[in-house]
Amino acid sequence: MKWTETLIPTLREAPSDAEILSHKLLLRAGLIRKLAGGVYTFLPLGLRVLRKVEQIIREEMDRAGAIEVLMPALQPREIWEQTGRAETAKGVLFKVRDGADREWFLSPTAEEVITTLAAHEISSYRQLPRNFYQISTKFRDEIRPRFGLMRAKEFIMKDAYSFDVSDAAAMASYQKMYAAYHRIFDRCGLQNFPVEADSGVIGGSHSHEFMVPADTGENEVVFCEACGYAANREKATSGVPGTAAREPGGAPEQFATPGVVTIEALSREPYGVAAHRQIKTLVYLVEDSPVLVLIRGDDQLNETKFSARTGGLTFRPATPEECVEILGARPGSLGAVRRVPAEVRVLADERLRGANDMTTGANEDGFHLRHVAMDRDVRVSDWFDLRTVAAGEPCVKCGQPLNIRRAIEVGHVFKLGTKYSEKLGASYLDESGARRPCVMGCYGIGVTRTLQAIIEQGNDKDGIIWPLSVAPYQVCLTPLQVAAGHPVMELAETLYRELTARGVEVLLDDRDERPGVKFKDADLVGFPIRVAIGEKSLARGQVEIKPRRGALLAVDCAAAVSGIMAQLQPPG
RNA sequence: CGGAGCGUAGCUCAGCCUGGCUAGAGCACUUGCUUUGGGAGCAAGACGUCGCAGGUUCGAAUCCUGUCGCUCCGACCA
Repeated sequence: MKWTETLIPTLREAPSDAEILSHKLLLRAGLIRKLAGGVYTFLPLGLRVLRKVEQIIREEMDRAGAIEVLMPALQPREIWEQTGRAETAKGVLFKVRDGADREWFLSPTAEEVITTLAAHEISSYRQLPRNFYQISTKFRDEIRPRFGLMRAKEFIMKDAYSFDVSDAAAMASYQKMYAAYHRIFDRCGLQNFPVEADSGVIGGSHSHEFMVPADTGENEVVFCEACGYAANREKATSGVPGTAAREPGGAPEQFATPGVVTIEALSREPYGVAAHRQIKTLVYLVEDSPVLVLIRGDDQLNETKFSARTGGLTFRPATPEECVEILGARPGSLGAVRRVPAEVRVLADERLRGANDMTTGANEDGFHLRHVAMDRDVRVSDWFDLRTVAAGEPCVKCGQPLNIRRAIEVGHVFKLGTKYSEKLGASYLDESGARRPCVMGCYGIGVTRTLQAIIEQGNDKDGIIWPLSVAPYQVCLTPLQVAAGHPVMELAETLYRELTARGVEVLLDDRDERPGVKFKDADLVGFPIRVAIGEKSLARGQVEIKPRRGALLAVDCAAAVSGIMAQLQPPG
């Protein structure tokens, strides 16, 4: 391809609405353009990279035995009603109506569609296992799209769905996808690692996210360098010690704490109650029912864990007025020792188990209670792990200190069980003729997000640095004279023909621009190899091969093609 | 949806506070000349409903109200 015959609108400056580096580079290198918030056009170069990432995914999915299909983006409302997700997923669903006023959803994912297909087409254990995948445009009405392709309203996702005869067989399918994901991200040149993850609204028992470390990532990952434990912070646990028991201090005793409404204030003189000897009492409304959450004063509630445990579709912290209504006091003086209505559920964090001589609110503004023993004085409905792990806590597996870092989630694998197959009738007859629900798994890769993650991880001050495997073109030929018939241009055209004939993807920068402009643009776009052909080097009978990441190499014209081909070999 | 900020040329921005002549700069674009190994120079030119709609005023890019869009923080995130 010749530069002047395609569209590569590079920008010297980044548009002001781009915040993070990879988003700026996507725009500056002419890969994408924004149509509206969270909605982008892929320009020729961006599309080429996208196709390469897709192809890697396709090859690895095929290798793992998955079969490609293409499902509709337009999905009838009814199947979503059947699984109950018309309600639970309504926050992200784009809804459209046809001329007959029938409601349709634009596909944010396709469990309902594929399970409906399986219900029709799979009837025997002989047809299992099966794993169907597609690469297609997905729509999610993200509340706040951001960071370019990272979180968009319309994006490209690879989604796969496995159907198995049993839990054990489903686990094997899961492992296959897990391994395939590793290969996919490795081939994309990404540092990546799987972490234990929360299953969220989609449900299921077991899930891992594939993370790419990046400071701009939206996820926090807890990991242990010693043993390899890694989990999303929403899910992570640690080996923090429980709360030490003390000599019983007698019955709960109320004392005045005027104006004290924070853990921190109570820890100061004249009270001097250490944060870890306090019980923090939070009031939430889960689908309008009040729930108390007890957590140690020095811990933070993990709302994802809380939500997973309550199983409610919606929850929110109670307002101060609602706290008064429920417990008779305002936040800052709340506790679970007295005046707790019998119908209110009380969840306590495991770390409080057996704790005594604790201090907590008295449910009377301006008063606290001391000498509180969890076992004796608090009616706990359920004990759960509800706290948020902090850096430096001992690893739950090996005891070494945990670290926390930010990362981009590029893939997510779930073991789904029979949640969808039961609701949509995807079942099979086993050897004994008994009807059983298929055991499912689902597996997603954010293709467009992966593309941006590659940029986020591969760049320097001059621009993008593409791995060979996904570069829009492997080689950029940069003749410094472009007049037809000029020896420089003639050599460039010869190299272009010879490299193309060898299957190399070459972009010929035939723009009549000054050398500096061409070099800057080649660096910005990030071609793995740039070949400069100018009068000066040609006078010595040479061309210059410049790997994007590496030193310039002058080679004889006759050896140019073989020199370039050598650079294209994978290292090692 | 809560909080904050921003909408002026294709892009980056100035002008706004304190209303006033023909609305500006750099880059990009067109033409010509010069230049030609890391974002050239000179000259000429084209490009604007100052987001939109109301209002105040003799007069609004500037002040007020509403509205739409964009960005950031939060909530959300299969």
